[in-house]
Amino acid sequence: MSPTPSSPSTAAGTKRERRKEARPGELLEAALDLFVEKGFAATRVDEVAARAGVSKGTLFLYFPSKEELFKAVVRENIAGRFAEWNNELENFAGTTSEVLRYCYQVWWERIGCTKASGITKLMLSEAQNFPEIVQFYQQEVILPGQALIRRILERGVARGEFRPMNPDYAVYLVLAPMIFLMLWKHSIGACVPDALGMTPEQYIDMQADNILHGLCVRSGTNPPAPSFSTPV
Amino acid sequence: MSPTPSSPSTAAGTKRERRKEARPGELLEAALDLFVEKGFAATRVDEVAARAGVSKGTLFLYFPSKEELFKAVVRENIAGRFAEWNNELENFAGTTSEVLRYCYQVWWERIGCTKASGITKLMLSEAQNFPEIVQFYQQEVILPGQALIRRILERGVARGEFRPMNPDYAVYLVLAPMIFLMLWKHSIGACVPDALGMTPEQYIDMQADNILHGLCVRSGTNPPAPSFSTPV
Amino acid sequence: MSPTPSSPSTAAGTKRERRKEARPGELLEAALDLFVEKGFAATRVDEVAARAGVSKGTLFLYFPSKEELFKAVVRENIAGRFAEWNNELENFAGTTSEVLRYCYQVWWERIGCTKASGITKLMLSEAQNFPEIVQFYQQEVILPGQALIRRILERGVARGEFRPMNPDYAVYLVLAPMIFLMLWKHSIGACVPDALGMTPEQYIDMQADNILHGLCVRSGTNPPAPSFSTPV
Amino acid sequence: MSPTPSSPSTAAGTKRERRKEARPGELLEAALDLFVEKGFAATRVDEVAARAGVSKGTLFLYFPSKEELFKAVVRENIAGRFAEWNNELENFAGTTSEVLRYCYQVWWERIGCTKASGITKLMLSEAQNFPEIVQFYQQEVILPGQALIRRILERGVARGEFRPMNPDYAVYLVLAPMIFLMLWKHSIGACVPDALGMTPEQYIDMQADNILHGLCVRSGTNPPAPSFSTPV
DNA sequence: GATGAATGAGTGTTCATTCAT
DNA sequence: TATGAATGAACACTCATTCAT
Repeated sequence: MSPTPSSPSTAAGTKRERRKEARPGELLEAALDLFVEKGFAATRVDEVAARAGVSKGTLFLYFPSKEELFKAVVRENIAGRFAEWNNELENFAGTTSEVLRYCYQVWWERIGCTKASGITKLMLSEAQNFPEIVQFYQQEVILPGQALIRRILERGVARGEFRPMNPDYAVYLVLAPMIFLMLWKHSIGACVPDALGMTPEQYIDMQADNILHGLCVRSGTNPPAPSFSTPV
Repeated sequence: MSPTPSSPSTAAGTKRERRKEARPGELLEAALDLFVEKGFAATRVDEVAARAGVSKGTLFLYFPSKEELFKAVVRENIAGRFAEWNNELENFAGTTSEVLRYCYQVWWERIGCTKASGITKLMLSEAQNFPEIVQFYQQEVILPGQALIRRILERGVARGEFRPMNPDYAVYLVLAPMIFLMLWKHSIGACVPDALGMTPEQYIDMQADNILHGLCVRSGTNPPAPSFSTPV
Repeated sequence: MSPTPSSPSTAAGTKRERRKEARPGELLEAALDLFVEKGFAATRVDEVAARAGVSKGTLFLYFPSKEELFKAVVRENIAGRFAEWNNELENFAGTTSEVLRYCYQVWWERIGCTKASGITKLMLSEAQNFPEIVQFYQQEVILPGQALIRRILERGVARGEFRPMNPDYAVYLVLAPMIFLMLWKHSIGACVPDALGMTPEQYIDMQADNILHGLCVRSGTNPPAPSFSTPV
Repeated sequence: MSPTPSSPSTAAGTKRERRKEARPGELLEAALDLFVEKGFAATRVDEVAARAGVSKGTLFLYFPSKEELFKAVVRENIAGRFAEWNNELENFAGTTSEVLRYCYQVWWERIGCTKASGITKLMLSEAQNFPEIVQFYQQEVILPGQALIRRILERGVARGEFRPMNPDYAVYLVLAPMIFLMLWKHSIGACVPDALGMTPEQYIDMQADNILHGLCVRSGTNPPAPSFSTPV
């Protein structure tokens, strides 16, 4: 006569079970928030647990140490987008300048202006203390990211839009301004709000203009020399 | 009839006095090492004192707090050098392109490739947790640094070498690659030595080429389009 | 078929729970002992914790700072009792002289001759160094204490037993001898046991006699002039 | 041909010598100030030395420890006045009530309202930590002080002005209000300036009135019943 | 599985005391 | 005699981690 227990596989189980299964995810989300906000050292596990609505002891049930929690956050939040992205850019029709600009734009919308940018900052910041994580990050994030950019550059060269270049080098022309912006946003920018002096979009446009001006062969279809005049 | 004792006031004094005068410098050096190596929060004042060969109490004799110690390190290694640099660059004879390249070179020699670059990384990494330090850094390092670059850009525009531009914006074209390099070096680069794929000098040349290509008006005296070919 | 485990929610719970509920009390008692014995500044929180049988960390689990621990001690032992005392004295039937004598007696039994009297001594001793605590003490102990005495005096005046007076002033006629006795006990008296030359009860009687002799209107029902003869 | 050194016994020596001889005194004065102001524990020997215009090391040349410095301050500042005082009061012409009031007045002028009152507060406060000093204080200050008061009371009884009494007890009727006032002034009064609610003079008058009212036999020459009305 | 009370090593900072000069 | 640089043992307070329930 007891009510048929809803099968956990069909209706996601009771509240308790659902919560149980959701625990690690809730903890990772809370940890992401706090690690991004305060950095690794300054984040307290009590606070992570509290924000996830569990006790401190429960956190240690799922993650054997603060360090492992941190690694799990990195794993959870960084890789996985590249497949989709690669696809998108591979199929993009248009000049390679447009591809590059689109790439910047997409990056800003999906990473740069979101919490996820904090992970990059956090990785760079706490790298020294967790060398093993850096290895992982290098394999799963940095190399795929560089490959993605490199493919764009090679496309430009192949189509005669960009000058011949060593794409392994030129990748950093594209990368550096993005990394810089994320870092600025999560450090100086968080303390001195208008320290940058312009909007992120203006910053990105300016950097893209300059990079493309350096990369492109001169022709009617290519962008004119950037002017950097105040748009305001 | 004993030999005249060397007057303590004349010749560098006793051992104790000599050590005393050297103390702040030794502490600053030890502090720089450790701050760069471990970050601000993770550096223990005991360790700084130990590395300088003094007791913890002695450190507090010279610096009233860990924070002030850090500020002193920043002043010693970065902030205090702007006057000299400004002078140097102000008196530089040559095209503004040459000034900018010289600026990059000097920066790399005196900051970028030294331990001092770690301070920049550290500031960006731990900014959020120590807002007071950020204010200090903003005033004593960032603003002077931006002003220095801006003056170069304005020189270029005034002399008709650079296109008209908003120098407050364009400053970041110069800044971002430098910051990126320092960060890379002290994070990924510290764990995966050859992750960058080129020497810092190559990186700098490449970035300078590209920037100048975007900035300069076209003329016979200005640099040709960068090629980014592998110099091996 | 195992015996029903006693529900933890019903019967005083497990050892751990029982201990947990007792912790604050045990800490307060240990703190009272040590504060009285050594003063506020000289009391170490480690020692308080040790005497309560817990670790230093545990103390800070219950009291956020040494200062708050002290305040809790004051509340537990003095400030929290005024409500009851006020009630008791308000409902006292008898002449106001009797009320005052009863007040002295009650004070001596519940404060003066107990460890709690040490708190008063401690407050007066260390006041200057901890102004914030003085504010607290002024609000939670001194003002209520004065109000209590003042109400007695006003009762006496209203009932024609005491001469007209400014009760704000006269309060100190009652207060000063009590304060003096507590101080003496915890300073000179602690080092030279018989320095006072009489028992505390004799001291109190004598002071009460003298005060009432000054306060009362002359009548048959009021106390005769005090004689201060040695009762041996 | 060197100038005759002025004999130190005649003209107090050169500045250097005079200062040298004055050192301990200057240190004691500085120590008195600071001990009274902040208490024993909270007074820093650096500060004492600085206020005396010498280095910390010099202080330890004259006093082997902070504790010994404290003892020296007590020795220097407390005894010595009693001979003069005894004389003065012994030769006082007038009623014993007047003697007692004069005693209060003199005490307030020369001790109560001066820094010296801080020593009493300080002795009572830090007594527990220095039992040996309490012995000394008992012999050199407390007993003479009590004797002085007792002699006044005995004079009053002998002249038929005061009722018969046990003067060893009654001494505290006179003492307690004085001690209380000094303590209040240096503790609560220092933090909450108007906490007493009246001037010290009003307080003293009130206490004297009340004591004398209790002590005196009734007659035309004796004070009337105190009224304690607000004089303002 | 989940709790949260308990821990104790470790922080930055202070200060009486020492001692080479 | 006088200095003041140097010390190091404390101190209040924190927090990742454990474990009995």
